[in-house]
Order: sequence, then structure tokens, then C-alpha cells
Amino acid sequence: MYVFKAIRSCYNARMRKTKEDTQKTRQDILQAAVENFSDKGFFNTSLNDIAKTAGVTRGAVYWHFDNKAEIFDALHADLHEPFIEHVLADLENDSPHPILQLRDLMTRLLLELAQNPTKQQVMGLFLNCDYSGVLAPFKARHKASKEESLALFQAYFKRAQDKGKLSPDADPEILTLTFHCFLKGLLIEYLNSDIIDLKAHAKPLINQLFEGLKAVHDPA
Amino acid sequence: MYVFKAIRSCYNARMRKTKEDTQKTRQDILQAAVENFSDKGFFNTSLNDIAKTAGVTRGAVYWHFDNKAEIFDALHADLHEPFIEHVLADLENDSPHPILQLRDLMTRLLLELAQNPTKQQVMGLFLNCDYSGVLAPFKARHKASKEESLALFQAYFKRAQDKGKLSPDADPEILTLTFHCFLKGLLIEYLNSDIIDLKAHAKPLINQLFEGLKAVHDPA
DNA sequence: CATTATACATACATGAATGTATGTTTTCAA
DNA sequence: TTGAAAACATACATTCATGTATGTATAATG
Repeated sequence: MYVFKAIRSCYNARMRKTKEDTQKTRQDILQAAVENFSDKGFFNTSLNDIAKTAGVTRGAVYWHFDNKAEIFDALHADLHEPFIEHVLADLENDSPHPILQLRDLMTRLLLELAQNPTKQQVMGLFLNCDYSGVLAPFKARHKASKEESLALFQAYFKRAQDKGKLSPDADPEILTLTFHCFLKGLLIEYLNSDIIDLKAHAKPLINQLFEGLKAVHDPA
Repeated sequence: MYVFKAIRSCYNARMRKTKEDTQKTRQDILQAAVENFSDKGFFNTSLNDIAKTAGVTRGAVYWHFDNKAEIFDALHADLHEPFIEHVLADLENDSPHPILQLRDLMTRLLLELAQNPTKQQVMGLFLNCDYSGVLAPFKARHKASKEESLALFQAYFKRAQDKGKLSPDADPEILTLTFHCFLKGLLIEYLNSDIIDLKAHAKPLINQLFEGLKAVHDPA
């Protein structure tokens, strides 16, 4: 009972692609997904939306991915994780002044982000996403990868401390959390509103964080 | 053509309520909404979910609210805004040591939050929600109310500065953004993961923010 | 070169959520 | 005391996204 409306071929585009074509389709779908998720949110994006943006049908999407949640996961693996690891890699080569290195790294990160729309979209997607519904299964794994990053950060502070570049009474855990929270809040605010202009604010904000409110005049 | 399956009344509960009963139903629905949104996320919560939790049917929900988005908005007006204004009110009564006052206020805020599950849920709902789809119409207004808060914060710093309690070369705008971002990131992290234990971390984290990384030993 | 598996496009079936229409009971106002 | 309106519960219609089944043309493979 399966009848095509038109007897003549409906397939005007050539079908079976070369392996490069196939991977390009996959990338197109992922890119389309990022844009749609970033624009309308994950849960307000249908597979049809993604397919249309990518210039394919849902058939192609289902060929490459099991469902929308798997696209989300693929984005994490293909785009987010590499980006994070690239940032963390910078922390590996040790500097004579770890704290300054960190400050410069963060400043650079922010300024780079301000010039890469796709990175902004990916960041915005994973920075504080709602792991509910079909995304629930990925919460644990994505969280684990985040904690791994935090552990590296903490180790970084510890090394700096051991090398005498950081006060012995500073707590690496507290430092890590402070940085993490500040950076997270900053990025979220930057990506979701327009009250922060990274080009203008990145440097002073980072500096403010590093210097604290030592500006207090008369401590009680 | 509209026929009830049972001829005898299906309405076992008494119907028309007193005005207090009505308001109680409304509150029940709002409370049910908070719990469901907090648990499964706004977009993964159906009106049926909310109705069931509240012990009513969708009929009652549609009587009190136009749709799910209006429930969201009502939560903002009824629960979130009052909470924010309560916090901001504390900033009005001026202290001899504004910076210390601020530090204590923030610490207190965090510790209080740690003991009030409903406040946590409301916070988690509005702190960084996804204003897409049916929530898009509220983005501008909620953002405006947020910027109003930030303006008050900035005025607070400016007053502190005028009173000579804050270094004249500190930038109230940068200070405001720094605090906002840090607090936002901290709250989001606290509400969405378990890596932060407010009871243990609130004080040291706030102190860390206020003191900065003055721990750098040998600035290049 | 024939075949097979690939890389999709199209068609179909289903369920879930929504919005609305209507029914019912009770309170309250006239 | 008697409508009328309030405060819901129930029933209905429609949309929309999803998942799957199937068709089909081409590249890869032997």
C-alpha cells in the first residue's frame, strides 16, 4: 500500500554520496542544530527545524542520529569538549607566574569568544543547560567531564602554591570554585543578555576578580 | 451531542468555592508549577502534570491562567520579584561600613537560601531560564526588572564611594558586574549540581571574592 | 559488472499536549 | 428565592513532533 505520488523519480538530488559528502551532511546537521538550539532552545527545536536548516529531510537526520538528544550529545563530544580541552591544554605548559598566566588566559579566552559566533552558541548551549526530559541521561556524564576540568584547575592552583607563587593560606578548592562561578556567571550573562560588552569589560572584570575589594578603606 | 457517561453527578467534590478557597486553589497550582518546573523543567512539564500535583484538573488551571507561560509569569510576579525586593530593601538602610554590610548580606542570603527549598526552586527557575518559545514574550520585562536591580546595586557602590568607604578609582559598574556574575554563577552552580555546599562554602567564597587574589607573591 | 550496502527521501502511524466547548454545582446578589 | 455568574470538571478537536517503515538511487565491493 506504499505508493509514491509521482511515478517518475522524486529524487532530483543525487543520492548515495561519497564518504566526504556523508560527513559533510553530518556536519551540516550538527551546525544547523547548534544554530537552532541557540536560537530557539533545545526543547523548542524540532528535528524538522534542524533538517530544514541543514537542507535535508528528517530522514537524513535519523540516519545520522538516533534522536534529538543524541545530536545534543554529539555536539558536546564534537564541539564542546575539544574546546574545553584546548583551553585546559594552555594550563599545562607552566609559566614562571601562574597567576598572571591564568589571568591572561582568561582574558584571552573571553576576547576570543567575543569573535566566534559558533563558539558562543556552543558555550551557551552547554554552559547551563536544562538536563531534563530526554537530556536527563547525559547529565551525569557531562557533569563528570566538568568536574574533571575543575580538578585540573585545582591542581593548577596547588602547583602554583607549591612553587611559592601563591599564598600558602589560600585554599585551592575555594579559589577554583570562585573562578569557576565567576566565569560561569560572566559567560552566561554575556551570552544571554547584552549588559556585558566583553571587548570593553573583559579586562577590568578579570582584574577586578583578581584584585578583589581590597579597596575597602576602613575595615571595621 | 455532549453527553456525560454517567447520568448521576460525577462531581463528588463540592464545586463553587469561597473566595479563600479559590485563592488557595490558585496558590496550589502555582506551588505545583514550581515543583514541576524545578524538577522536570518548564518545557517538559505539561499542564496535566501541574494539575495532578495540585490535585485539580486542567479545567481549574485554565480558569486561573491563560496558559503555561502565564503561570510562569505569575510565579515571577508572586514569588521571585518579592524575594528580590526583600533583598534589595536591605541595601537601603545605610551602614557605616557598606562593603562589610554587603558582604554580610550576601553571606546571609546564601545561608538562608540553603534552608528554603521553595526559594531554591524559584531561584533556579528564574536565575538562568530559557526565554524561548512561549516564554519569549516575557524576556524583555524580566530583563528590565533585573537591570533595575543592577542599577540599585551600582548606586549602592556609588554611595559607598561618595562616603569614602570605597576607593575612588574603583569603578561602580565593574564592581556591580563582578558581583552579579559571581553571585549568579555561584547560585546556578549550587542549584544545579552538588559541588557546592553553601553551609561550608558560603563564607569562604564570599570572602575570597572580596579579598581577591592579593595572594600573588611576586608580581612580574 | 552485478550485487549489496549506504545514504538518504518519502510516507505512515501514534501519542501527547494544547485549547476550547460544554456541563455542573454552589455562592452570592438582587 | 431565584437567576446569574463563579469555579471548576469533563469532553472534544486539532496540531505537532516523533519514530518507523519503506522506497530509491548511487557508490563501493567483489
